Amino acid sequence: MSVSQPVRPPRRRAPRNSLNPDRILDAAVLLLDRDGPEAFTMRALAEQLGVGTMAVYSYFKGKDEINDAVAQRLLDTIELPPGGSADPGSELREVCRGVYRLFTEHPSALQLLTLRAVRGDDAIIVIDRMLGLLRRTGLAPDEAARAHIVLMQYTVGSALWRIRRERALCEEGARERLRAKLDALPAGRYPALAALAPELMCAQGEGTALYEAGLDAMLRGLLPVR
Amino acid sequence: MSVSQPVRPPRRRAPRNSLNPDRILDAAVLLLDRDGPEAFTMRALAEQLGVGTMAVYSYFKGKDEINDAVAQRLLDTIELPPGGSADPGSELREVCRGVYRLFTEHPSALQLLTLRAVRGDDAIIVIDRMLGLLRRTGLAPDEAARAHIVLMQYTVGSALWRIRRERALCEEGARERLRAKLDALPAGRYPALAALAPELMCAQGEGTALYEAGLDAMLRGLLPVR
DNA sequence: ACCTGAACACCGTTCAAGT
DNA sequence: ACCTGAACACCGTTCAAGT
Repeated sequence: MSVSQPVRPPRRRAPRNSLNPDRILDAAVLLLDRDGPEAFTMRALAEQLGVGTMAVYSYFKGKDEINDAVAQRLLDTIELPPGGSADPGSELREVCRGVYRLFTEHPSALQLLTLRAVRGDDAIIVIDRMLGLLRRTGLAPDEAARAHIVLMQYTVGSALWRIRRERALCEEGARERLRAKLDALPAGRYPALAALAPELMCAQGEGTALYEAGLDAMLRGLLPVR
Repeated sequence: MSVSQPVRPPRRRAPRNSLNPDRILDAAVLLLDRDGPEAFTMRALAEQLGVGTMAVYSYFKGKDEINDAVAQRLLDTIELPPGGSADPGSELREVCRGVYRLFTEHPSALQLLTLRAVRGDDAIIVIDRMLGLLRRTGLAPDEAARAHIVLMQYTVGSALWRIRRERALCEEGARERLRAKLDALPAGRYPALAALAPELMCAQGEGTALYEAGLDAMLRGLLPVR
């Protein structure tokens, strides 16, 4: 009787010593952005790298440490506008747009940020830049601090809302189900919603333009009138 | 040799037919709020109910359906202010505060909302109420729709930011580590951040007051001047 | 109809072993 | 030092069985 070979995963083995933290993080970002965070497993990561599951543990203590490192790396790629503009308000606007762009282009960054704990050294360059600009618009120290946090909260919430909606609409027949629900709305009980349903659907689809509308409103309300 | 009894989990069995969807959802909310979403497992839920793991499946198709039902139930508990006030702007403010309060009092609601897909019939009463008030302030239909979404985005982002921070600060020595990081900040490289560190820490701790500061700013920028 | 325990296919991680 | 496979303690869920 011939001894059958054990079933081997059809995986090209990477040569020894070809692994390193950077290659691991590249693969992690790829998987996260392509398949979403729930599909990001240590086994999938190793598979992507062409390596045994436990090889990654030689470079990172565990999954938490990888999540941390991915978040750090992504936050560092936020594109900032050139400094020294005459108008701190519009420069501030550009910084916020840069943060928003990262989160919508890398949905994984957002999900990671909602999962892992806050660290003191996240995106310090961005924070410093925003605080400086807020001070230059004439805000007092405590007002500038509050304005910064509130702007980041809106930016994160806006990106999260958008990602969630786009993920949901990808599902089979989601668009039709949503429309059917809106059409079946009892206009007597929810008059305003029934009347504004088309406008709501339209506004939801505006994406970045909608974010900017809210951002401009918030800046108008936050910054001193000049 | 005496036959040893199999190891039984020390769980009081609930009497037959005592289970129902409401009791299941009560237990789910309890676990979610007390131990956080990562500790909310089907096995823990059954244990809490004093029942075998699979009993819950007689009432819900699976965990997703339970998540959905919990989110629905929590969104329905949002407290709305009495209607018919003369000032739609301040009534709108109250509605937003109500939404914020739900999310900070039930962190689980927020986490569920970021996980599960958007459904058309989430908190319709709240949406209808907000849209009506926005129209009464004098906004055009498309402006009201945009304002509503943007206000919800800020509210969700603000609550998420706060929950995240409070969860992180619960961890052992987190406060000290954060302070150490802020003290070690190179003031030459990050002058604005180094100067405003105390104000930032203070503002982060303000909680609801900080949310309201941002909400008022956003409403100022959003609503027509009267 | 309501509820059970065993089993299956996953997951992150520990451990002893191989090069 | 770098990497491996087996094993452990989890997870959600399927299934056949019991009442």
